[in-house]
Amino acid sequence: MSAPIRRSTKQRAAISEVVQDLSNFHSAQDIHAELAKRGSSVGLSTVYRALAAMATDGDVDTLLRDDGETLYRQCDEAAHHHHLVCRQCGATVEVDGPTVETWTQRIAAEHDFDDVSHTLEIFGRCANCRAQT
Amino acid sequence: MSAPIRRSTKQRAAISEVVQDLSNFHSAQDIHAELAKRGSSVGLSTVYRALAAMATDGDVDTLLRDDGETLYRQCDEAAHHHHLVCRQCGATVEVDGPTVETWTQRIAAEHDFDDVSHTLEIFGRCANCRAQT
DNA sequence: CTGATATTGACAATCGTTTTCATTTAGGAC
DNA sequence: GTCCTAAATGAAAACGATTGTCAATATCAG
Repeated sequence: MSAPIRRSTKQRAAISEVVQDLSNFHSAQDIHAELAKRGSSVGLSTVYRALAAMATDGDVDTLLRDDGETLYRQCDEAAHHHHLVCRQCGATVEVDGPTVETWTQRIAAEHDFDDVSHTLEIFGRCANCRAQT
Repeated sequence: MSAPIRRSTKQRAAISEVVQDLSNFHSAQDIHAELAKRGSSVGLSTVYRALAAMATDGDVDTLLRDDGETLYRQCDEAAHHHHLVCRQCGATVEVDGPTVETWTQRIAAEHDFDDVSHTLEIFGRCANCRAQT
């Protein structure tokens, strides 16, 4: 286990604040830019490190986009859940799927797989964006 | 629409062959290396281009790994399906999930989302790998 | 065969992310 | 407060996968 020691620094505080303010998913670079815009110039490496730490601590959600870029977002619920993301505006709805959880476990069990995890993201177009076409 | 014109070249043939021989998911670079090993030296760019083309034509499956690397695999069934992948050895089982399909559509409908797609991958450890611990 | 154009390949460029390493800083011990 | 040690920072370089460039080549229709 080895409890990871985390010191509280101005940079981490600033990053947390930005992540909380930006409601949807944003890339590390976005967050870095936003920090710069607000005056607090935090190193890009620091942003990456802080976000990675927050992700392992379960303080933020991560989402791997199709092109491989990682997006971060303030985590509303600690529990495992998935996302319904609008392709156009990025609006996100958190959904939890007991159905899916049990389904994946059943599939894994059927094929004698162990130590199972899964990733699931739903992409679509939200009502707003549809209206604007 | 505009039917994409595809010429058949030795390189594409060689790539197809390798993809068919390697049964599981492999990166473009793996495939490039395997080609080199077999004597046919195909340019790396060509491998990427060919795989991208095959993917859009639906001839291969793609899988985005956690670290952002894209893996390709010969597509067994044209239909939409998901994968159960062993973290250690890469063994893959194709699973289709009517449950999941309907679930995602219901979720999307509930939130008034349109034009829905989704990604779902299950990761675990297969019986073989578990035995070898 | 011949011409138009899709394709190739070597290499440079891009882009997100990670590492390096010297410097700074948090936070407990005193 | 002062010291100390390890964590944290930041600038720049390194990295790795992927994409672009562009001249040379190969495919296929006519």
